[in-house]
Amino acid sequence: MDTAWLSEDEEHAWRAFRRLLIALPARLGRDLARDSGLSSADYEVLSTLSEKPNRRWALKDLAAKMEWSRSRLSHHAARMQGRGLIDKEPDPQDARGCILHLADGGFRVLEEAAPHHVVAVRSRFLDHLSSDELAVLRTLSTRIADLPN
Amino acid sequence: MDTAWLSEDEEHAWRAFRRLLIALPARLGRDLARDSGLSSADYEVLSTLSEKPNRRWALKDLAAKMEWSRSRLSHHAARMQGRGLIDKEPDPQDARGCILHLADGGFRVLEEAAPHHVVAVRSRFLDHLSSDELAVLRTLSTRIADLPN
DNA sequence: GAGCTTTCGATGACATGTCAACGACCGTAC
DNA sequence: GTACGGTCGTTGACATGTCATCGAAAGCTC
Repeated sequence: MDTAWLSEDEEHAWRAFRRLLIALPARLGRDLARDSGLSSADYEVLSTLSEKPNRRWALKDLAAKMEWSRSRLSHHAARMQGRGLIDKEPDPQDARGCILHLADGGFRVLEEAAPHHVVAVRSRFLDHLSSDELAVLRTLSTRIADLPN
Repeated sequence: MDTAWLSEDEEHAWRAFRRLLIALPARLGRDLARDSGLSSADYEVLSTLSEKPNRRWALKDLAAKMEWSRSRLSHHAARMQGRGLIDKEPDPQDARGCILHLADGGFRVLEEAAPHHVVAVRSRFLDHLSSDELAVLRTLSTRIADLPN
């Protein structure tokens, strides 16, 4: 029913890819939780924050960068603040705004987590792709992700 | 930080693919909700149920097929039953068990939803891939999804 | 067939995500 | 400078997913 109007090839490819779409994030998330006590969402927030030299982002900019809603980031940031991973500061440029800052605790957790995560990305994904496959996957992913929403 | 120990190529490919991993399910889910009032999870349950000639699966088997926990399916099935999409029947083979049955209402909703969903999968994904890319994606997805959990 | 272990689905507590609404503040136009 | 529409982050209600636990029933061993 699902794939009634797809060719054999399309149907098989779509089914296989859909399995990957479910399985890979689930496995990486489990690894992350086991190794570092972080969720994938936590990790993404911490690592994106760490990209800026001063480890600070305005909430709205961080939300845009990660393609999260401001509401989601607001909720999540409140929880991460409670765990001492990040701080919130008022935005001197805009009194409505809010600056998120990677706290020292969060930085240490991220430093601890990153190498394990890289190992996981390798062992569950990169190590099993040829460089040709990697190149194809990159161009194809970029093309499709860049389509209008 | 995230990708400190990946090569340039690996890092770019991984970033691009991760974007796809987030964006594609989100877009298809939005399309599905808009066109049919179903979540992706709803659609997966309905379409998997419809695969059996009698439209029935034991809860545990359906959960295994979809790689969901029994708990998750139990919760979700209760909600879908409330909406008239599926029925629950006692399992004659196993008094602990539970048979999920695609109700007429659910079947109609699925029949309505499926063509729209196929169009969405094409326009947001398949139409933008060459047959070579599709073949590469299929073998690569299968290989990685088949890795041990 | 009695006792022990496992499996099944349900349940409640909790974590997480979405959505609509809100007050506060910004920027612009007048 | 004030009125107005848009943007900011927060909030609460709700939907969904996870986890540990439970009672019931099945399967296994003897």
